[in-house]
Amino acid sequence: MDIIQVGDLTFQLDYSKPLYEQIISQFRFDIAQGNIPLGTRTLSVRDLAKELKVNPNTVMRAYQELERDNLFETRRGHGTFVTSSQKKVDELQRSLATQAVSSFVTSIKSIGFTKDSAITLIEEAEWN
Amino acid sequence: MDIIQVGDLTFQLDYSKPLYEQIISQFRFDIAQGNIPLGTRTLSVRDLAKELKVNPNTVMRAYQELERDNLFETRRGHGTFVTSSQKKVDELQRSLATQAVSSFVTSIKSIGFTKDSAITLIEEAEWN
DNA sequence: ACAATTGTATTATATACCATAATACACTTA
DNA sequence: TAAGTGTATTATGGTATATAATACAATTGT
Repeated sequence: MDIIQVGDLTFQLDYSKPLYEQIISQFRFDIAQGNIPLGTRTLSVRDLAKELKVNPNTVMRAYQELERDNLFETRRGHGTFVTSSQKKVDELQRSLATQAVSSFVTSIKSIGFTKDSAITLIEEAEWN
Repeated sequence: MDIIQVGDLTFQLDYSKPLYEQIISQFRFDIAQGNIPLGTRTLSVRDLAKELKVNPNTVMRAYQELERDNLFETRRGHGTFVTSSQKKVDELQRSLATQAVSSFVTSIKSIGFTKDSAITLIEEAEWN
């Protein structure tokens, strides 16, 4: 479990999931939390790759998916920027939440739990 | 999306996840629901593979993981049986639920949601 | 105009996982 | 002994992930 400080951001990379997915998640989280001001320019593909000790292609893949999600805006020769639109951030947050909920519902149902018992489980869960 | 009836059980296989995982899930679900009486003998590795149009190795992998989970008991030359212990079924159900909850909590937190808002989302979710 | 810095694309290589296929072995029962 | 169990092994192929090296395209600053 590697922990890497990059400016204001903290990246935690391991091999439990693809690296590019972890990079995506951590940007999403930091944007959703306001840890990265909207409109900020990100590190370049090459620079972030260097910091994270990861291949530039891996960072590029993450940036491209974040752009497809409308969280990033990129311009050749110019750089990559976090969107300036709070609305897009909200939209993405909602859609990711919906997805998380629906995958939870699927899996908890698939082991034979009812809605009420599932809610109880969440209420009892630790939330640090 | 292939739907295959095998005796009392219905298998739905697709390519969204590994086949062996889907076989495992569906056995877990049917055992948890009581769709398979405890102590029942399952189809042999070869026979289930034939029914599902899947390689015997794939079924064997599923059976082996289910045995590690204490849901299946196998005896060479004899066959594979669903555990007779309701306690083991309950234990596994609890542990799978814990895992589902914790992975939901992780992902919903990672997009910046609080516990209360997460519970609201679950309450509003469809549960068919 | 030019150099430096951006994002982007391509090709090759290595590894891991998933699935199939064919075959053989080990054990139990009828 | 034959038939039906689970189990193990080896080979092959496809896909996803990650790295590496290289080149191209667009923008900016000097």
